[in-house]
Amino acid sequence: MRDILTNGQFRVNGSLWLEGNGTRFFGPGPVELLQRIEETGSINQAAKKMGMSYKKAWEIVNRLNEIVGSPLVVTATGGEKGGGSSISDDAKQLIEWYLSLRERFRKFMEEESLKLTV
Amino acid sequence: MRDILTNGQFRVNGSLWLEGNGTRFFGPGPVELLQRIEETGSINQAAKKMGMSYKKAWEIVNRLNEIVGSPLVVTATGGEKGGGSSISDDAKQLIEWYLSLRERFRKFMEEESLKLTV
DNA sequence: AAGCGTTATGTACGCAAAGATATAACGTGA
DNA sequence: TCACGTTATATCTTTGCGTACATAACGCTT
Repeated sequence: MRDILTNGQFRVNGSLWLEGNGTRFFGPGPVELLQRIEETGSINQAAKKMGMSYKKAWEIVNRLNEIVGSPLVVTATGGEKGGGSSISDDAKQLIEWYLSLRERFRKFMEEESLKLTV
Repeated sequence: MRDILTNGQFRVNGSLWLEGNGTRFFGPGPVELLQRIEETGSINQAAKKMGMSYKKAWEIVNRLNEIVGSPLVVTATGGEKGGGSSISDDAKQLIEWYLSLRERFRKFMEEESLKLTV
């Protein structure tokens, strides 16, 4: 390293996610989707804000609810605004946990990147 | 968390890589490829051992050499065994560095996973 | 000269993931 | 009763990535 990567153009980056029975199901994408659902009250609008198809968004929501026992997103069809979705308290906890984890991860990567420049 | 993910079926996992001028170029795949090239003395055989096409392997090698200034893989055409490839000392250093980084990362994830079970 | 296994490179094919589109059901409000 | 926006779901199309295949050059061996 001392010779190869010490010019500041290199850095360590990475990704973290949560696995349930071996398969990845909760990472940056689902986190943002949950946040947008909370904001907009709608899977449809959340998907649009992320430039994602409704189908993809729905599949993510569906898998989240399947793998985690308790429903993270609760949906309703029909009604005042045609329906809508909101996220559960469990989902809010999960988001908080992931964000703090990501912050620790960010520091980890920052430290490792710093080692490169020494 | 305390309520949602405390049954031991969930764990934190992730991936780490090295970026040069914004683009990912060095992660688990390239590391293994370099190791296999060192073992076999051939990009071709290394690719086969990894179930990867030669073309893909060559593209990885090519990008590695491009992004890192010094050549990590030195190749030769023709000759006794038709040619072959070997990895430079810089490449060996890079592999060592990545493996130690990955070990620290593994511990990080292990600790974070442990927090889930508490 | 001919053969071998390799590097190096272009092109064509397949497949899986993602997107686009269509449709039904729902419940409130006008 | 109809319109609306949403969830829910099936089907068709597209697109991007990797593989497969083909070919040339190379240099040592026989």
